[in-house]
Amino acid sequence: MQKYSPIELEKKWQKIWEETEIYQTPVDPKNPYYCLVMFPYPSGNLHVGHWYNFALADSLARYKKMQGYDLLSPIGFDSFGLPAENAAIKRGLAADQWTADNISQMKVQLKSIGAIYDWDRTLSTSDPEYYHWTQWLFLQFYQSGQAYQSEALVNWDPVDQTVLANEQVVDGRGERSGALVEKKRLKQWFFRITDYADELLDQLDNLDWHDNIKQMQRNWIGKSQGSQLGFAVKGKDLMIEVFTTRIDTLAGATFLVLAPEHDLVEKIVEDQYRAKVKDYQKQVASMTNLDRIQSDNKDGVFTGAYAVNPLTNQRMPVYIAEYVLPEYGTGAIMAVPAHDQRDHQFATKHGLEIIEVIDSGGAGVEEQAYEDEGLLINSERFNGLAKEEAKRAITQYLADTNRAKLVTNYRLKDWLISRQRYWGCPIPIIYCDKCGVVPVPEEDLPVILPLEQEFDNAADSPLKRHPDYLKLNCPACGDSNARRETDTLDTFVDSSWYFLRYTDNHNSQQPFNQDKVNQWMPVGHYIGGIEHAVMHLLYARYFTKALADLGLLEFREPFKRLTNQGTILGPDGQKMSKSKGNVVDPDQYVSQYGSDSVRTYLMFLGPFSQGGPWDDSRFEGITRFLTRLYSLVVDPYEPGDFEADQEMEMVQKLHATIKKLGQDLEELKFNTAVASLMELVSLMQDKKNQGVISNDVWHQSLKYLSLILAPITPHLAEEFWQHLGEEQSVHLQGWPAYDPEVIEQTELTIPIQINGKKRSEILVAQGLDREEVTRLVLDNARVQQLLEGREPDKIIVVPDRIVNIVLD
RNA sequence: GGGCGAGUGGUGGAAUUGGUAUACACGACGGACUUAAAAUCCGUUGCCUUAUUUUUUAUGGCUUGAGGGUUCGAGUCCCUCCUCGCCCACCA
Repeated sequence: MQKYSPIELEKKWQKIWEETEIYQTPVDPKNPYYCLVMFPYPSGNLHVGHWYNFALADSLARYKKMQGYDLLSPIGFDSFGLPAENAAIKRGLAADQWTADNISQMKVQLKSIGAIYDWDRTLSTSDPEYYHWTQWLFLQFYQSGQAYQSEALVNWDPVDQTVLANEQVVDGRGERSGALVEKKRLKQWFFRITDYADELLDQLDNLDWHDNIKQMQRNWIGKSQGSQLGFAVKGKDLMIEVFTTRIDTLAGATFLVLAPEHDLVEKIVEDQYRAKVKDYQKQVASMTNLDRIQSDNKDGVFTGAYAVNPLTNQRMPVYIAEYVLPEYGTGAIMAVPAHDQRDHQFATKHGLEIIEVIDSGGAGVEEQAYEDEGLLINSERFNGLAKEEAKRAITQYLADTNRAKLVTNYRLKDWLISRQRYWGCPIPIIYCDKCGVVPVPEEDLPVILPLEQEFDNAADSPLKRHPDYLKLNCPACGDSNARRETDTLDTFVDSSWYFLRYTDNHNSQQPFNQDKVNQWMPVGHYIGGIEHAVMHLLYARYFTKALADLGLLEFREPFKRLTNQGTILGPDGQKMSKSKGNVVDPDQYVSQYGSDSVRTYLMFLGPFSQGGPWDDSRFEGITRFLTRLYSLVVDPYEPGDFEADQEMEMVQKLHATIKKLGQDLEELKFNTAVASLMELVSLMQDKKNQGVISNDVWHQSLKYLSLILAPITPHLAEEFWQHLGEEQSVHLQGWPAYDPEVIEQTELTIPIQINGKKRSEILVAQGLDREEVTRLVLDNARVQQLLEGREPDKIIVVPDRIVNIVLD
């Protein structure tokens, strides 16, 4: 009896695989398959979630390779970002060194998975070889008008004097300073993602992604069709533009509400209300976004101005209120209190008129807004129309006098890409007093991020205080007072094209060779966490489309098929977190039980997209299985009395398992793949104990077993393969073909139901037709006994499946 | 408030996509091995019922969150409701 010692065994094979370089990516793929995992941030530790993602994706990659595909399965690091900068500030470490240390530590952990990665294909976004091309792409975007500068409302931290990303605002306070975050207008860089809003929306239909993710992207893009119309302000030559999806309710619009930040407020406010308006604006500006969303109160103040309802010519007071958001639509609404609950609350609070214009069928609109369907009333010439008809008619009526038009509105905003941060990709732009905004010439790329950097903890981008970096001669006119842009790019920019770079990661002349990128892309299967459902996946799609329009790519969608794995929870069923003390360290299990065990455990946990809590007792079940498996293959087989039936049963099971495993791996149903392997192993163990299999068939069966184990437990499979006398690696073999004729059973036991309940079963030849089966069933003694002489009303026969006898 | 998804034994889950519900495992119980324990191996294990019964084996009925529907047949399809999870959200 040999003992299964996974640690030595796995180390041995990992070393051999590396030395023999069996995982090199083919240079000229004839039959390419690109299997991609979302690259990790180099935090310094590979956690269980990474394992779940990478190890199981590796099984898919291995299966694809065995199927004969030319495989690209790379890994890299999303290595720009705030944690490195914080480490630099808090612990005085150099950000690049901290990052490099973490990457080398994570490479060791990644190698312990025993994955198929081609380490020559790796990349890090903070590597100048990489960000050279991020900058180059930015310049292409700038030249084509996709990148532009504009003022924007941003999260401003008044203590640190810096802009914060939304993710850096926690409960309305700055993550580091703890100060209440304000909104402020500042000049920022943007990508024109809204140009692609419709395409990003429409092409979702053609993607093999889960509906959930598609729906999240649709919500994010937030397309809505409506009308934009102008309301004249009394006594002023001004129009207030409003976006509405319910222009049919126009006659019921009794007041207007502007966002407190709206530009026109200044111009329309009457003197006696000015002080109150200013006070209110200040109050709202100091509110956190969270407060503003969560508070349900309908506070607001009157501006003293009146507008005119273009349909009824009624006078409409103009208010400002926090419940109208500056970013959406035009930042102003027409309020229809009878048919919108928010407007209703506001009207009730401020004593404003409520006019029913959609027939509520007697429900009334005094207590609450009537938001259901109905025909128009109190709407002059439009009375009696239904919703859609009314929308068209009213828009048409107002369009004739140029006061309304049909518009499409999106929730999606242009992508704000500049960050006042140090550890990011420098934006290759120069400001010159004489020439204005000057892009860095391509031959001067990359703009290298200075590694020697003083951090003084207090303020905005430390690059502003780096004289060598900041000041330079203008490349256009030579003026010596030119300054570099000190903002860096949002790290989502780095990760929006890394999958393209993998196809040609050593190219020093271009971001990628076009032939290569078009050969490998789009990605065959992209696997990663659901937390990237919107941002990363939307940005990567946008990048692909924009680059296709620049003529750099021949495809417009990067990821044909996407799977989001579930979350592995702590043993207590809660999300793992250091503060809860429920973090499971995969290294501990790998160093004790080996990679194959951790892989198989994670596979067997449940459906891949579901995740679930870590459970030690189940883990032991897996090591038990692998130990049994090891002894099944390695302990010698001693044939006894050969029995053809038993051998046939085993061979059948073997072929059925080959078929099942292939289907399951293709669909990422790892849990049932492992279950069917367990069934096969139990059966083989049983036959081995009995010694009823001929020597040749036994040996052959073990070879098949090793082959189908290869994607799942790659180390163990390799060990078995060698044990069986093979010289070449199991990972260079083809996926075995199953024999459909072997699987097909000549005789089947099918159930006999009476009135839908199983009462008996019968053994019939495979493929027997309805009449034959019916005759056999009726002749069956047990069936006759059950029928007690009653005549069947009807007999349903589904060949090879079931018989149902229907009695009255 | 809107969207998506889920609810199956003590537990994780499976179910050929409308055709034998509970595969595979964990746990539990019983047994073998052992001076003993661990490990390992073998057996039992949805619930209720009735009969026989130290062991044993049968009999009938019920069962996929609740209720209704379609169907010869529903975990699966349709309707209503309940609960949970995730995402979005004063979105005009």
